[in-house]
Amino acid sequence: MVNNDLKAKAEKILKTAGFNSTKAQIFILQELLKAGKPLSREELAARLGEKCPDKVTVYRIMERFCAGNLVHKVYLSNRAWNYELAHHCDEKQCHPHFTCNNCGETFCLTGLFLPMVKGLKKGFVVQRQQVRIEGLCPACS
Amino acid sequence: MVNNDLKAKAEKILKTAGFNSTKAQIFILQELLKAGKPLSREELAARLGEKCPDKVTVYRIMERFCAGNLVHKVYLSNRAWNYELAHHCDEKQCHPHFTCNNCGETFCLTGLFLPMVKGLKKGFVVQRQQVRIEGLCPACS
DNA sequence: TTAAAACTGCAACATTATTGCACTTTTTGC
DNA sequence: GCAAAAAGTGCAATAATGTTGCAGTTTTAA
Repeated sequence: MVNNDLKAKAEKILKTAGFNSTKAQIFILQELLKAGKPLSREELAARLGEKCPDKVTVYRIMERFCAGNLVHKVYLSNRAWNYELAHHCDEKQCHPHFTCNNCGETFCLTGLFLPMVKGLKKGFVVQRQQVRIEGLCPACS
Repeated sequence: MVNNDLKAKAEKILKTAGFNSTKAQIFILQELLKAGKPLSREELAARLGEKCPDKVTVYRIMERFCAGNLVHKVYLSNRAWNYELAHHCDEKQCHPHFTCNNCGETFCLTGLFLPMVKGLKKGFVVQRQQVRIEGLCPACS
């Protein structure tokens, strides 16, 4: 059964990353796996429905997941943080995100490559680079 | 006198871009010119002191300036929109912004070049690309 | 199996931004 | 210049998102 696979996968990821297998953490991780793109707290709640933990818990779990480098936090355009699994990112850079200016939908440009910025003045240490693209998606263009 | 130059410059910019020369708009534009980097509403207020218009007015002015492409809005990391003059930006891309993870200071990497992303799937129309970099600034590294 | 550690939910609160509306300033057409 | 129209502004109230403190629950580990 697909759902059990997903749950097993989530539990395994949690264990590997050193997190406890609590119900809330499993639900959230499963949903992030399903989504495959950044979700805001609110989108997550809509998807999880009844099963969604309290918003405080969601924020705290995301905070832990971010600290453990399991999840990345991106700001897109809806005045909210969006959270996504970090498994498709390399150490210093995620894939670019494309947000449609018309419908608001966000797409992960996982295949696309953008070089790290070069030529910073002495003393600047780059820890993370984020690329955000706005425009029109296929459905709206 | 330098201040008068600045004021004249601000008024000229406003006129060219088709905005009225109201006190509030002139103050804000002058301050953005002086700053030369993105400012949040709060930073702006701190710099303008007494002269700062009501926050609602600030937000509305910024909205108009953005619509008129005089100003760009960027989200950095302090949970607030930051506003900066668009005069150093080309049509589809601003310079990258560097935010220090230690002291929170933001630097405009105006000299640095990053190519536009290439290879998007058919139907995607790019309107704007934004690069955000996190790391440690010279003072903190 | 049970004590310690980790996690969760609720209520209250903080921060940033927006809306409605009355009033003021600026512009425009004479 | 001057009056009417247009544009801009401030205040109060409200919305949206995220955070803190704390008591109670679940999970882990010995």
